Amino acid sequence: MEQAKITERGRLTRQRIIEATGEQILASGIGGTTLDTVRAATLTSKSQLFHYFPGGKNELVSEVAAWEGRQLLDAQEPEIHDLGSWESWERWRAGLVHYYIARGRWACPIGSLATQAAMTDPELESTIAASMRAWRDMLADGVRKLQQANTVDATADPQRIATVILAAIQGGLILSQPERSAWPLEAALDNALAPLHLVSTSRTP
Amino acid sequence: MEQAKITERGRLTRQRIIEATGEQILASGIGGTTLDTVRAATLTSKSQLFHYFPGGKNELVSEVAAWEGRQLLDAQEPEIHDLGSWESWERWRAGLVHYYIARGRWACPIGSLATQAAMTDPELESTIAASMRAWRDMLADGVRKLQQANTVDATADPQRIATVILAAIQGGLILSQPERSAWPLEAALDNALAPLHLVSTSRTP
DNA sequence: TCTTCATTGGACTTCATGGTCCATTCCTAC
DNA sequence: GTAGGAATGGACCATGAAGTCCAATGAAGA
Repeated sequence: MEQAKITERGRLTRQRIIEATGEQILASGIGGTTLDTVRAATLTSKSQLFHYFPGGKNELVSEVAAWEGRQLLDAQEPEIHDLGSWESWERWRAGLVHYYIARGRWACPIGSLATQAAMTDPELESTIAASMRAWRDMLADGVRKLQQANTVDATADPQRIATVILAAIQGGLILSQPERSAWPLEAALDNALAPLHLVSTSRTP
Repeated sequence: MEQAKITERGRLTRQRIIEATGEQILASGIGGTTLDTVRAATLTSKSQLFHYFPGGKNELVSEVAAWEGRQLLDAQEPEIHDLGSWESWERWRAGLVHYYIARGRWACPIGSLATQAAMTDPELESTIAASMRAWRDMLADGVRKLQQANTVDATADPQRIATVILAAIQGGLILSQPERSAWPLEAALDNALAPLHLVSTSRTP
């Protein structure tokens, strides 16, 4: 892709637009986010939006999705790259829950986009699917480490377990929304992680 | 509420509109469903839409949500009212998965609406939350039956287990979408149901 | 048959929103 | 300091979708 000339100042403006759009999408959905509200929130003008995102709203939303995907994985560092022990998994779990709580809204930037965009925009759908796959693969790697450490049944399918964990996160968030509380998320997540510490003697009460 | 005069013919038209709208929402989301496409699909006119749903699109979508909620529970009959044995849970599970497969799309009419409408329409949100709660309560009742039959740990919280199961369904459906397969749903669901048959000697391979 | 009201048809209005265009300002390199 | 291109401002346009209105039709009872 031929990169158009862009200065540092422009890069900052562009990033500001992406982040503000991400906020609004998380709060009001794609449909509830208009270029005008983004413009207002970022103190920019219509021409800037199309200057930095020639493809219009679609391109903007795609960039948001990609950025949110990176953000989400970054928020799980460094544990996401470890997961070689049950303690690491526990730290990872705590950090992830904290991340969602800190956002204030019970919605996953990726999962919520996934349901909204699945039918609308096929390109966006594949972007999101890629993020999901990357995430799942990292979790599966962690499961494999536990298997090699012999603390988890070696015959279990790591991809399957990783998928179950992701499903628990996404579903848990959906149910956390009306409750205005993290407990459904935590309950679902803990249940999904159960197969990973069968050897543990005690469960936290 | 004062019911306006309505004939059988009108009732049928009204129902036709609700069902067609439900289809379109499931396929394209609320935003992707317009009164014009509904009108075309149902061979009706604009005035009919507002005749039967004076509140406009909002009212129509609300009615769809309520109807889909009833449909979803009906589809789980009669098992949803039993769940007094593990075999009944297995039948329930099979029926539910079959229901989603039969719909062709990997989306829960309730869950998908929940994420779309959570921020948009507070009234709709509460309608959906009510459906979710009803569903969860029925599952919790089933868990209690197993506890009374002494096949499940009596100290476990039925509401919590029910919530975990619902989360698995919702999250599993999200992950089933890109896979175009039911296996993530089934994996998540099986894992969520695991606590209900710990006494079983063998797991299905 | 005639009256009445539910039902239906469809043109028209209004408005939000994505997108275009051009002028102006701001940097930076020369 | 000045020329050129990036960055910005904001008016303007096109379109699609929600919602309104009134006239026409159909059916069922008096």
